[in-house]
Amino acid sequence: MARGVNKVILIGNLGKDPETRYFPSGDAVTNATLATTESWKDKQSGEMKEATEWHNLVFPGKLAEIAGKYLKKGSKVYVEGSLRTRKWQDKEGKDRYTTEIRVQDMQMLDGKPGGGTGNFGDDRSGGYEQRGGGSGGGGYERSSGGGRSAPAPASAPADSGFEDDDIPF
Amino acid sequence: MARGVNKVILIGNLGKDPETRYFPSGDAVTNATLATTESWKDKQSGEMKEATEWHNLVFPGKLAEIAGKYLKKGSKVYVEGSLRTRKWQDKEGKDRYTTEIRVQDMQMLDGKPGGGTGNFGDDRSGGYEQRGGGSGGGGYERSSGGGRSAPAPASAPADSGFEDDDIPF
Amino acid sequence: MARGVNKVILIGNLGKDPETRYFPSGDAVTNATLATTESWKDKQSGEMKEATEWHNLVFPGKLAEIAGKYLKKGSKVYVEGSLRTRKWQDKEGKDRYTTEIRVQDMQMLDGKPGGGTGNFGDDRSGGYEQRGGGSGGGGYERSSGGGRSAPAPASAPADSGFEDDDIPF
Amino acid sequence: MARGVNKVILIGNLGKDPETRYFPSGDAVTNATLATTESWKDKQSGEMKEATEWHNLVFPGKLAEIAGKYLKKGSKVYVEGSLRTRKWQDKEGKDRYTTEIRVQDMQMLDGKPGGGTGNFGDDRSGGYEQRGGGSGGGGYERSSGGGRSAPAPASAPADSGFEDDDIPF
DNA sequence: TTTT
DNA sequence: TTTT
Repeated sequence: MARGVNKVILIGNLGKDPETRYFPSGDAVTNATLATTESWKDKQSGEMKEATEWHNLVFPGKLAEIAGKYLKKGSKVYVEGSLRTRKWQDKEGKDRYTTEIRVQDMQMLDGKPGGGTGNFGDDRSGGYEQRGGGSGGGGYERSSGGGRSAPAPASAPADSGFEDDDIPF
Repeated sequence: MARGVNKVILIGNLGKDPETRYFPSGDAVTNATLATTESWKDKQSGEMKEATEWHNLVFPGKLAEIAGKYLKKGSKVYVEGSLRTRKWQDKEGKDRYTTEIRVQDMQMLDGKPGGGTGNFGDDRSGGYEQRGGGSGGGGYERSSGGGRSAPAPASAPADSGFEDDDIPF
Repeated sequence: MARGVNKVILIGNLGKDPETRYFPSGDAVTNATLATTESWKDKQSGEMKEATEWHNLVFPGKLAEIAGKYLKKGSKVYVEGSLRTRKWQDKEGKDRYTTEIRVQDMQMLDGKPGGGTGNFGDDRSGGYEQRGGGSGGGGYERSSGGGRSAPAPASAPADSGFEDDDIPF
Repeated sequence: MARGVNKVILIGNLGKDPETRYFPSGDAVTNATLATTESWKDKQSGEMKEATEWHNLVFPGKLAEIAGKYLKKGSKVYVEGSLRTRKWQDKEGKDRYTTEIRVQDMQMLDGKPGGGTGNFGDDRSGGYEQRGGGSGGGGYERSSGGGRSAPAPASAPADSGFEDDDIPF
C-alpha cells in the first residue's frame, strides 16, 4: 500500500554505460544516469537557451540485469519509477542526500542495435483474466529463448511474475 | 511485454455506485464511471464554459473487490490504468466500440468516511530488497483479512499476488 | 480550470500517415492512429499472446501542423494528452461515441529521418523566470520559420504562444 | 522545445506551511515539502514496514501565489512537474545538490476548508476550438470574481497568460 | 556524461 | 515535517 502517489516518467539518453553491482544475496542493482534536455528562447535576449538535467536511475532486481545487458552510453530510453532520496555520509561524515529514480518500468527506444523496443517492467497494461504474471514475462522468453545473446530483448515485469522462475532476469 | 506505453491517469468523482460482477471462475470485475470536469473562458463571449468528461473504469481482479466495497457515488479517486477499446455488437448486430480504462492502481482521495486514502494497486514505488510483495499486497491482506467490514482499507496489487506471501520482491 | 485530472501518456507507432484538415478559420487539426502492443504468456496454454490497441489521436492547433508535417506511417512517437469522448451520429442517425486522445505534447522518437527528437507541445519542464511563454515557442518558430522543408523540427507549445492570439484555443 | 520527457506526478500531504518569497522583479516562488508514504510487509519478519519520502516542491510564478495562499500544513495535493537538481554551496563552500520538483500543475484534494479542488496549472486537457487561452485562467476568474478573499480557488495556468495581468494570482 |  |  501507499498513501500518496510517487511517480516519475522520463525519456532521455544515458550519459554512460550502466553499472551493475551484485549483492551477496545475488540480487543485482544497476545504476545509470539519464539526460533530459530542454531549450527555450530567452525572453530578454531572444536567443536560444538550453539546459540539461541529469537523473540518477536505479534499476532494481530483474530490471538491473536487463538494463546492464541492453543499455549503454547514449541509449534512448523511457523509464517510469518513483523518487527516493537516499541519505549518505561524505568523507567528513556529514550527511548528504541524493535523489534517485527507482525504475519500475523501462522501454528501450533505440531503433536497432540488437536493440528492440521492449517494455521491461511491471507493465500490466494488459489482461487480467488469463495472464501468467504481468504482461511482461512472456515477451522476453520469446525473444531470448534459445540462450543466444538475445539480439532483440523484449520485456519483463519489474518484480511480478509468481511462476516466472524460468525468466532469465 | 509491451511495445509501447499505454498509460492513463485520472482524478475525478464517480458518477454512481460501482457495479461488481463475478465470473464463474470467481474472478470479479467492477465497473464505474468517473467524471473529470474542465472549465474555460470562452474566447468570444468571455463567459465561463464547462465540460465534463465521463470515463468508463474497469477494475479487474482484486481491485474489483476493493472498488466495489469502498467506492460509491461521488467518491473522489485517483486511478492509473491503460486504455482498451472493446468491440461489441448492438441489438442490430452492428459493431460498436467502447473505450475503457483498465485500472491498475487506485487511490481513494476522500477524507474520512470509514475511508482512508490507501493506494490500491500494483504500486511498487517502493523498495525491492526486503519487501513482501509489492507495496500493495500486505496492506490489502491486512485490511481485508478477517472478513470484517474493514473500515480502513489499505491497498492491493492490481492483479498480482494471490499467493504472494512468499514473493521476494 | 479543471476539476480533476485527465491525462494520457502513450508511446507507439502510427498506423498510417496523419491526415490534416483545415477549418475555415485557418486552424488545423490532424488525426492519426497510434498502436500500442502488449504481449503476455497465456496462463493456461503457456503460449505467447499479443494484443494491439489502437488510439485515435487528435492534434490541435500548432501541433496539427507539426504532426502533419513530420509524422508518417510507422513513426514512433510519445504523446501526452487527455481523453475526450466525442458524440456523433451514424447514417441511421443513431448516437455513436468515439474516444480520442487530445494531444497536448508530443515527442518524436525516431532516430533520424530529417527527424530530430523534439518535444512538440506545451512542455514547460523548464524555467519560469525568463521564458517567453512555455519552453516551446522558440523551437517551433525556428523550425517552421521560413517555410522551408524544415529538416530538423524542434518544438512548439500546444497552445501557448504569446503572440498566438490568432489561435482559437 | 525539449529533447526528452521529464515528468513527475505526486499526491501527498504538505509537511508544513508553504513559504513564499518575492523576487525584486515581483515574481513569486513558493516552496513546500510534500510527503508520500508507502508501506509493505517485510519479507523476513512479515511485519508491516513504512517509509515516507519527502519531496521539495517549487511553485513558480502564478502557482507560487496560489500555493502560498491556499495550501497549508497537511494539505493533500496533486502536483505535476519536472525534476531539477539545483547546485549550491554549503558553508564550507563545497558543492551540494538538491533535487526539486518544479510544479507545473497542481490540484487541491482536500475536501472543504475554504478549499475547493481546482486544478491550478497549465492544464490544457480541454478544448481547442473556442477557448480563451489555456483551460486555466477562466475558472479562477469565476470563482474569485467579486474580489473577496476567494474562499474557493479554481485554477490558473502555470506560466501562461502574460496578458493575464488581471488575474489575481 | 547523453542526445539533437 | 504530512497523512492514515
